[in-house]
Amino acid sequence: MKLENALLTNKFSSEAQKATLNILYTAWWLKSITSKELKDFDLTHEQYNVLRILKGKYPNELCVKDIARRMIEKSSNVPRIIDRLEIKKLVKRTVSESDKRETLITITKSGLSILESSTSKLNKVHASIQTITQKEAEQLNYLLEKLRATEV
Amino acid sequence: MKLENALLTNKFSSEAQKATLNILYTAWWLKSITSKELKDFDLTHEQYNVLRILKGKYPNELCVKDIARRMIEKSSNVPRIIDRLEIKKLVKRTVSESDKRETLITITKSGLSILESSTSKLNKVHASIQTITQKEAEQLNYLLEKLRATEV
DNA sequence: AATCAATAGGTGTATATACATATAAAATAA
DNA sequence: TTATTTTATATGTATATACACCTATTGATT
Repeated sequence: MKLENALLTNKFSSEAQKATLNILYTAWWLKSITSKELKDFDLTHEQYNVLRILKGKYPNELCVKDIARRMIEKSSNVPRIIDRLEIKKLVKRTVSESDKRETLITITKSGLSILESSTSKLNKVHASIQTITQKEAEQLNYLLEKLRATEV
Repeated sequence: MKLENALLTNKFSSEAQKATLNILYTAWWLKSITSKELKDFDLTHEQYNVLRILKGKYPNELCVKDIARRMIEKSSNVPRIIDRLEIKKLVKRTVSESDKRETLITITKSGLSILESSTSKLNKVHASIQTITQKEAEQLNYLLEKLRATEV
């Protein structure tokens, strides 16, 4: 869908400004599709993100700040997200022996299992709505990274 | 910055999946820059979005659902965002005469004024971090809209 | 006209963001 | 060693998202 129709306006001050809004809208669009699927697994987008990060290092543990560094949204409140995951027994907290300030997080068997089935469902959904070629995806990645060149 | 460095991983299952994460991360990056500037005006990203929408139709009023339809994030809780703006006297609520279910929202002089100064500040910041050409912005818009072709 | 369904907006709840602050532990300086 | 600073995490608060539900009003159906 054209951005004009998604936002019911065609008042864009420039192509670059339109691109900004287009990125924000597309991010919302992607998130809403993902969240809808994750609901069946009683997971939020962010809880899923944390589980994926933990699986990436499994069977190693990760401390809270190392998870935070890998989050898509850097201002995520990781301890609180871990709270919810811990209640559902999808992760486990232990205090680090070497540095007692650190909390080490491990994904549980149950966490791995729910991550596997939810990822499989998400992959199917993403494949079914896939419209861009690999070359286009590469170009998109190039443009987004160029856009962020002035990292703050 | 490369996505690999932003997320401290290089485990992407495909260019398309990487593009998805790249869009989400770029959206967060853009929002955080904008929000930081808007803080000086005691505005959130979403409050600013509502003010812009209202200005687009000024001096006409807009009802809540027409604002909601124009929001970037469609699941925004518009009545609540208007609550905060109303407290700050940046917008005004009136009940529609023709349909008493509808609440009509108008931006106030004060709202227009704060919108003008904040927009001017944002434009400056955006110009200072601008790294892509108009042609690249067009291409980005094309790719994002192609990505969303399967609108749900 | 009376009833029922649809619509608009408001409100409630769980979770998240964004950011400030608190607390405990570790690292550094005096 | 003691005091100070830094670091890691947790917690508090305001606002937002996501979604369910409530109420008033309108429109449609009988």
